[in-house]
Amino acid sequence: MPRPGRNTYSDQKPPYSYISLTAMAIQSCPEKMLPLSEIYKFIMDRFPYYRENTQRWQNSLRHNLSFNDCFIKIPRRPDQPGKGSFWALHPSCGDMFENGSFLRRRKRFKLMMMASEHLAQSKPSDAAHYLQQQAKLRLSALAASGTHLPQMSGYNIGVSHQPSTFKHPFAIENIIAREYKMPGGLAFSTMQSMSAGYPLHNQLTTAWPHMYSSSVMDTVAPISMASDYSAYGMPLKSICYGAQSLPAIPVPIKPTPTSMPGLSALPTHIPAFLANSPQSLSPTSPQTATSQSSPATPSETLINPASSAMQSVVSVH
DNA sequence: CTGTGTTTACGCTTTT
DNA sequence: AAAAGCGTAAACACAG
Repeated sequence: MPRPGRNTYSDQKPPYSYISLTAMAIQSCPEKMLPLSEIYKFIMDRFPYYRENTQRWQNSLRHNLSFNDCFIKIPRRPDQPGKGSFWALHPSCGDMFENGSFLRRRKRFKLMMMASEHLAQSKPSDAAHYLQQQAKLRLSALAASGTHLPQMSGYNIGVSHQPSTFKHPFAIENIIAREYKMPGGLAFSTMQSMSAGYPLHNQLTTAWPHMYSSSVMDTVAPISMASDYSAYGMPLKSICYGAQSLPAIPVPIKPTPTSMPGLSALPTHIPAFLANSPQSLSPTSPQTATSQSSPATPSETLINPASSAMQSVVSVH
């Protein structure tokens, strides 16, 4: 680990694994998903170390995306052409780094095939139909409840205790936080039904703000920033570089075993005290972070129906 | 052709 | 010591 006190660590490798870096990038974006190129960009923008030897580390990063179940692939819409898919975090992968070390995970996030997955594999068309139906149900429910997202960043729906302050452990403000502490005793409530409490719902609702009015981003993005980011005065969306293109079919491509609600509760709340910044980040000099505007472009999309419902999460070690 | 994605393999480090 | 996690290289397929 680099020692504090230095003002630049540009030539040093950041103390984060590729998984951490990738998750950081994804989590930093309001849409909670990014194409590969944007993940590259995020990392290079913040960590000068990765502005060199790009072929090497980008290959490693792609390997991690494919290899690790904590990343799910989301296809583009047909009318949003471009190379590659969007990458998102599996909503239940939050406890991978619960020991606070982003260099090495305590355990690997792994999915386990369930009965419904067998069904999905044996009858892909049925699975697809199921997912579509779930998407419609959610859309209907959300449309009925209003045009604004109830809460933006924090899996607040169905979460009993830390409504507006919880941040996904992969949120950059948590990952980069150097004095990472676990307050404890603030665990998530058991995940509830898919339509109400499952984190992915909220996460991917966040991911597809076009479902709502274009003002949604302005309304909801800073929700959790109010307390944690006010000192920096930087809205969440300012750290999202791209994602103008959004997926056509909000269904993860990766084979998605079923996740049982409550099987993998998200970790406890982690205090965030660092601002997101596109500037080069030094793990040891977070104070250098300053505001830089790079507005996201809200665009159309659908809600992810149910990668969560089709997956089973198993932490192996 | 280039970028993206998947997979296998290997060596190293860290944890159990 | 064994297992697990990680980083890297490389081969290959595919799509834009």
